[in-house]
Amino acid sequence: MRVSRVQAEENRRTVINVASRLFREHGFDGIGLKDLMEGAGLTQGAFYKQFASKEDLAVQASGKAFESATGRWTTAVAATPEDPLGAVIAFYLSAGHREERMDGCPIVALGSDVARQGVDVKASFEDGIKAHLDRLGRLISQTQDEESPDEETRSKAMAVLSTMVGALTLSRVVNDPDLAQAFLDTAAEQVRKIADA
Amino acid sequence: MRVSRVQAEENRRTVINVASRLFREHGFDGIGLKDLMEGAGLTQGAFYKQFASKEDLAVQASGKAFESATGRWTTAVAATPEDPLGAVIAFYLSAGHREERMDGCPIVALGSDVARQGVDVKASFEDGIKAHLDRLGRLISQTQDEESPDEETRSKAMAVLSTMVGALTLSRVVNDPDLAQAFLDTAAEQVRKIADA
DNA sequence: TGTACATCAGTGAACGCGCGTTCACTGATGTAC
DNA sequence: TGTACATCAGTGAACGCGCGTTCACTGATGTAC
Repeated sequence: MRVSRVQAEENRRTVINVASRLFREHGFDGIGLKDLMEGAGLTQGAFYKQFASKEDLAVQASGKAFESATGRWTTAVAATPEDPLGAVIAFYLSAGHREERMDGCPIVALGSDVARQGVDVKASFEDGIKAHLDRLGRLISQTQDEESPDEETRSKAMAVLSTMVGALTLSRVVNDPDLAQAFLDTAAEQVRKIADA
Repeated sequence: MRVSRVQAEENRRTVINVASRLFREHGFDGIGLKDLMEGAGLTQGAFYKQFASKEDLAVQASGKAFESATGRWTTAVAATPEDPLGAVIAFYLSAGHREERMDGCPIVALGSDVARQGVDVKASFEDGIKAHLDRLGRLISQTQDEESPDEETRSKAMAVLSTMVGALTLSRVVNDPDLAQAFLDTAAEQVRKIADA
């Protein structure tokens, strides 16, 4: 039956939210539209009233995943204003983040998949990554202003993001918990060195 | 019809080789047993005479992918013996490696997938990663001997691997070629700094 | 060395299943007057 | 404000398809004598 426009829009947002979590948990190919829709309290048939295709949802869900990630960075930074970069390091390179694929960094959760996706999904990731680089740059240079940082700061931000993404990936693909932790600890140290250089 | 034991063993190796390439190209879930077996010149039905399951093949193919990677490192190092680490940087953090997912680093090609796999696939990856860390440690400390490196060298190797894996991943999930190249270039510079520290 | 037979790698079809997508239908919502 | 009707979000079943896995069969290989 028909549903109010407000309700329909809320349903749409719920589907995107659920998908942004289940895609990270199971991969784009690892979860079907039936389970995705049921996770949002709807039936499979309603899907194509809201989205053009599964890939369309992947695009929206990717954007939403980065948006959520930004929220978590903000929370972490707000909790430790005297050492904002340390706060980001502490939550990104933590055992907790290693375990929670569903709510964690979309680059690590879906990176290998996205490399095989089309231009639209990559555009979603590119936007999210650029936003993260800007934010990291501001943390590294310790400024609040919105103007674009200098080239050195931008390079540091790219090196920091690469190190964190690689270390979290490596910590997730090994069984040995000590090795996994060592990747996180080494990366934390490395990131501090980059920021202080 | 039956085939000689030598032929059967060669067929088995061919399937593993083909799988190690096609899994990296399409992901574990992105390629079916039919295409995998046809890629090896066999039919689907023969699969279960050689492997217990698709996951079993994933384990073998992962091991083989790391073996191939080790071969490529050896080739690169042999070609530039005066700067072995530079040789590894030049081929790992190159636009060519960014484009060739099928023959490239299995950590970047399959990392997100492996995080969701079982203990056996992760064990294959862990073995390959440990071997790469040993090799990187030897390149960083400029020694030939096989004895285990000191803790500082091991930390440097982990930082270098994290940076390279993260940078290649990031360079593959964005559309903008300049941004992709910047991740690779920044990582190359960063890796040299780590090794020289 | 030669023969009889057991073994088993490979074939090709079938199994049940879940996938992404389509569609006729429902009935509350939104609109026109 | 009240009524008649068009709209369309959601339902549930169906579509064709490819998946991983199983199986009866084939016939060259390997073994026993």
